[in-house]
Order: sequence, then structure tokens, then C-alpha cells
Amino acid sequence: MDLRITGGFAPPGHNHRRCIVDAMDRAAQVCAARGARLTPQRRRVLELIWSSHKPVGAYGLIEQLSESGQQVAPPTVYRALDFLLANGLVHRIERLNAFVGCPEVEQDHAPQFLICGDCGDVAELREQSVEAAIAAGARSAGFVGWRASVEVVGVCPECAGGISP
Amino acid sequence: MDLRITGGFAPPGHNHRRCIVDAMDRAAQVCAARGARLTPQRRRVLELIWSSHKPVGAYGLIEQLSESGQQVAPPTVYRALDFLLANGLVHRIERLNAFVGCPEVEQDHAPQFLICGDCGDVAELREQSVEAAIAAGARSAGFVGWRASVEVVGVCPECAGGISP
DNA sequence: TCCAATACGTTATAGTATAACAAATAGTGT
DNA sequence: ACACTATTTGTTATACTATAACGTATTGGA
Ligand SMILES: [Zn+2]
Ligand SMILES: [Zn+2]
Ligand SMILES: [Zn+2]
Ligand SMILES: [Zn+2]
Repeated sequence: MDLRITGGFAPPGHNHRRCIVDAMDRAAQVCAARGARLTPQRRRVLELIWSSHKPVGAYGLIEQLSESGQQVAPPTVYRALDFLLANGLVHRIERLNAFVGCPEVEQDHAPQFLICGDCGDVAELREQSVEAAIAAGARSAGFVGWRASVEVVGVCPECAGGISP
Repeated sequence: MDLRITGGFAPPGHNHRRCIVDAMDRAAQVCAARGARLTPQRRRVLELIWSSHKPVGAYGLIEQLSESGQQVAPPTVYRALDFLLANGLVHRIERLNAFVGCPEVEQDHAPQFLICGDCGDVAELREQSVEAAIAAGARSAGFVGWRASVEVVGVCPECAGGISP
């Protein structure tokens, strides 16, 4: 267990508590290194996003934040999300208007997301060949200075292999 | 001019009237072939989407439809869009919540979109190598039954080569 | 301590999308 | 032509997503 999750889906039996702890550690480290302030608010939002491997919407976060204590308004959570996105701690899934934690926060990247339409889990891939193929297509069209988002909807191994043959 | 536009950006001097006419012809043909009803409403929405190579939002369409005559409510245009999407006559750009006409309506496909962040024009690409690379990544993750959306934001050749060096 | 920058709170509003139900219209068979 | 059925369209209300604008509080450094 406790396998590295980048490159595939988190195994069903994995120690997710560890995912969270590691993510928060990496976040603290990265923010300290670049002088970014990981305030309690931002920390709390990042924890909530990492509560699973499923993308979370902004209003889902607002709801969860508002449970324990005072009401939280949209700008608060959107500002936290802006910070986390700007520092590469979370990614935005465009087609879902939702956010997932990034397991590789060291350098900036534009990964491919595998989204299970069944359970909702998301895996982050970084296939060099995908970026290379896109680069070739972009070059042939004279397209420059680009950044690609790749979102793949399908069925994860767990949902596929489980019940239905 | 009058070059085929699939595979790259429409040239600046091209006869866009021809783009529209061709698109409407293809739509009529496809719908007739499969017994789908291209009603005046749907036809009008498709024409508006093809009025340029820039994606159009649903509420932009509502505004344009409401100009000439009676008020049009959201469900009307969303239903037309559902029809056009279901029949592959338009594509949805997820990151823009907007829609573009499809220049290759014959068979179902999941293309790559090049989106100029400067002028807003969109080019539809169908690089086999991109799909192959994604397929390889998906296979290695045990991901099945998938469909990918690839959206690339950058600068089109016209905006890149024109004024600024 | 004072200052400037950053972060947070609050209210209102913009933008995107769908639910639910009624009315009209188009195809189908008699 | 007629009734019947399915599809399309109209209408109202509402849900969901995101940002503008402005004021207050906190932070970190001169
Ligand atoms: Zn986990
Ligand atoms: Zn990442
Ligand atoms: Zn054109
Ligand atoms: Zn297409």
C-alpha cells in the first residue's frame, strides 16, 4: 500500500490519511520556499479539497466551511482557490467547474486528467508523449505560446473491473 | 483562397460566407440522412454559431435571437444547442462555456481545439498521434471507455506574426 | 511606531444552466 | 379529413458558478 499516486488512480485500499498529510507538507514546504503565505483559511480549503480524490466545487467548499461555525461567502473561498491555483497546489477541472489537489507541486505543469464518470475519482497523468503530440499539431498550425488542458472522461479500473464483466 | 479549414486556423482573407453556406449544407445533409429535424430555430442557432470562428456563449445567442423580434428564453437556445451537440454539428469548448461549429460532421470525433487567447478564433485539429498518446496513458492506468477533450490556449499565427515581433 | 502591502469580510450582482409544466406543431395511420 | 401520438417550443421559476466593489483587519518591514 501507500503507493505513489501520480500516474494512475489511487488504489482503493490506500492510506488516504497519508495523501492528505503529504499534500499539506508539500504545500507548507513550497509556500515557505517562495514566501507565499499559507494562511489557516487557505490551509483549510486545501485540506477539504484533499479530503478525497474527487474534484470539489467552490460551493461545496463553501458549504463545508460554513458547517463549523460562521457563514463563509463565495469571495472567500474563490480567493483561497486563486491562491492555491497560482501556487500549483490544486488544479481546476474545466468540464466540472471543480478542483483537485495536485500530487506534484514542485514545478509548473499541464497534466492530463483521467476522470471516472462512475465514481468521480480523478487521476493526474504526465505523459510526455501527449504533450509532444500536441506540440507537433500546434506547430503545424503555427500556434505559439500555448498551454494545453487534457481531460479524459471514462471508467477507472476499480469501477470497470469490479462488478460488471 | 477558400481553403479547407480543418487542421488549422481559417486564413484572415478567406471567404467566410462560404464557411457558413457549406456548414448549413452539411447540416441539412446529415440531418436528412439520419431523420433528425433541423427546424428553423435550430437552423438559426447554427447560423449564429457559424457567424464567426469564435466560440459563442448560450446567452450571447439568446441576445442575438432576441434582437429580431420576440424574446427568447434560455431553455429554447439550450435545447437547440443540445440538438446540435447530439448531432455533432457543434462542439462545446469546456473552458469557455461556449460553442463552435464543427467543420467535419460526417462521423463522431473528439478533436483538439486551438484557442487563440488574443483574437478568440478557434481551430479544430484531429491529430491521430494525440489520441494515440492519450490512449497509451489511459491504458497504462487501466482506464477504459474514455473520451478526451483537448483544449489548447495560445496565440494563433495571425496574432503572432502580425504586429508584435 | 508608522506605513504599505496583503489578506479577509460583506453585500450585491453577473453569468451559466436546468426543472417543471403548458401549449403548439409535426408525423402516422385510419 | 380525422384522431392519435411523439416531438418541439413556450414560459416561469430556480439552481449553480463566479466576480465587482468597497471596507476592515492583519501582517511584515522601514
Ligand atoms: Zn488518497
Ligand atoms: Zn498537478
Ligand atoms: Zn470562415
Ligand atoms: Zn468537429
